[in-house]
Amino acid sequence: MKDFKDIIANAVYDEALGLSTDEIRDLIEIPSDEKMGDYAFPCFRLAKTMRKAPQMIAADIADRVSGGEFFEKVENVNAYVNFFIDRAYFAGQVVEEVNSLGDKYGRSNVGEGRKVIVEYSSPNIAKPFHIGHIRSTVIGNAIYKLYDAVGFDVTRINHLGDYGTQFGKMIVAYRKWGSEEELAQDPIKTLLKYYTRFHAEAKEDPSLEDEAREAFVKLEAGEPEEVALWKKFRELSLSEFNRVYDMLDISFDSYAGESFYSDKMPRFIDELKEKGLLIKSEGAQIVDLEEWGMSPAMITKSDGSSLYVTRDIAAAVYRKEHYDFYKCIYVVASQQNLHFKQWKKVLELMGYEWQEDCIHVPFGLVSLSDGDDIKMMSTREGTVVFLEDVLNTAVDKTAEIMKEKKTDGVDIDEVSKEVGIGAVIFQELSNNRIKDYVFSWDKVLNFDGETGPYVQYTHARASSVLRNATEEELAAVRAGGFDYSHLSGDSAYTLVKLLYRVPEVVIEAADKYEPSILTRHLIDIAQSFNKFYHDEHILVEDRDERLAKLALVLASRTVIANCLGLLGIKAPERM
RNA sequence: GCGCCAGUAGCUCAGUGGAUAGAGUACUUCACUCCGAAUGAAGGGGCCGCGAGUUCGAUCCUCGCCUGGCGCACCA
Repeated sequence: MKDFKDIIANAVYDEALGLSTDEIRDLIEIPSDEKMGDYAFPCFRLAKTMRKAPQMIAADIADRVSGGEFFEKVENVNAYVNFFIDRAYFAGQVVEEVNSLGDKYGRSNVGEGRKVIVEYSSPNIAKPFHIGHIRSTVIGNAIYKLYDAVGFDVTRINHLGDYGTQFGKMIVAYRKWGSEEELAQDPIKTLLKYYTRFHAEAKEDPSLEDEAREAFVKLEAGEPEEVALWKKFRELSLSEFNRVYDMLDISFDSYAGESFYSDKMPRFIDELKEKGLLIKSEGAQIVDLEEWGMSPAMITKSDGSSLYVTRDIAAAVYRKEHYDFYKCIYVVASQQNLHFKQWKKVLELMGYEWQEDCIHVPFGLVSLSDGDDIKMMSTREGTVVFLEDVLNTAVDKTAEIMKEKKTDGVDIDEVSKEVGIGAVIFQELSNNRIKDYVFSWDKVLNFDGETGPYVQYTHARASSVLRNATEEELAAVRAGGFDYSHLSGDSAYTLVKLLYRVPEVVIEAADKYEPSILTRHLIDIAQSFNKFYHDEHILVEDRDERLAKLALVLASRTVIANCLGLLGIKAPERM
């Protein structure tokens, strides 16, 4: 398909302007108002070098390029040259491209098969999978799909939080108050109960904390009793997590979590010593980062056991050696910004230049509203909303709505899952990931307006229109070659332009690690489709017009399904 | 105290160094004999946190301040 910015840049180019075609291309904008054309070239920058009023430069350019074969009109307004592309030609190009590529439309190969790792979800074993975990899980999954779509070879890692002092606590708590039967019944909630009780009692009796640290030291030393308990907790938790991952249709290539690196750390502690980076301080070993305005990175505790940064260093080097990644993306909450800064600095000091390819992709906090108060969810205090409950409630609500709508011939069980869970995922991906938000049942269960169900509804509606076409017509639609001037009405044309931009939007979303860019574009497409649907009758008598319009409907449905897929959301044909 | 992030319509949020700052929601109306009303259309609603600076031009960049969130040594 033709790149219209290139066409315009080539047309505008003139030696006297003193700009290369690439520089011109970068200046080209899409006007805020469609009445001002499809593309615009602002001439403010040229005023200085050409010593001429920008309005006059724009007028000259407009005179020179008007009449080009791809333009309906080239117009000068103030300091802008506005380009109106030949609508029928443009629509034909776009619609036929989408319909011939099908589910490949939107994909590209800017990645050229290079290796990328995405680390996401990474819940803590033996703790509940709550609504706060959805962000890393869903954003990470979308980033994986985006990178895959633009041609990278992506490995998904669930860096399980399956190690650390918390397991010392859990072991101590289980020994004191635990029961096998209770644990088997509802593992996570039971473990949470023990964990919460541990913290309550530790407030009264601080010696429990020492006991927990001791238990972790034993675990790290490989004491069979501690290891056996830890393994039990890990297995029980994983099978629970997998239930949620199944609901979300998310999977991983590796579950190598923190424990995986437990025997890989001594090497780096030695290396830090050799490089003279390690300092003893109050019994612990640290890397001093004061010079860079950061608190020290703690490598070992005074009891000799390891810490977060230590394990992350081991993990990073292991991954570099094992996968030789081009980029390693960490989808982890913004609360850990400092940790990642410290960790990258330590890697840099160790001489690992590839630390620049390790990218922390942070996201904002989810908190809970407690009357007038807003507070963080706390596993310790037991104030959490379980993700599984949220998903199930969304599915139930969807099923209720579907029953009201009397949708006959639709598998409510199946589709309510696709729509309810899709709604939760969509909402998670619709705002900039850095924004904090307060969890609200009203919001997560609202299906009107800019929501997942709205986009899915649009997809179902387009599917429904296509069901009204005959097999023969659909074959003709796929073959193309109509008079696309039937698609030059304002609402059809707006839709065409949005479909055209999808591949570059996918690249931008991947480039910025920001799925919401695609989500927003998808909302625009859905709105635009619905407007087109209302403005124009599709199944008209005239065969050529009918087929041209069906071709646009098919292209729209394809694009919506592709984009939903990239976000990890299903696209049901009926709902 | 120091560091990082955020501040745009009543609420939830998009947005770009450039043309008249946009959606959704809420509220008031209108449109199903018609391809799916989980839809579309109309209306009002804005010192783009405050103050300086850079620029032909700043909601956007720089600095200062205010407000809120998060983080800052033996948790992860």
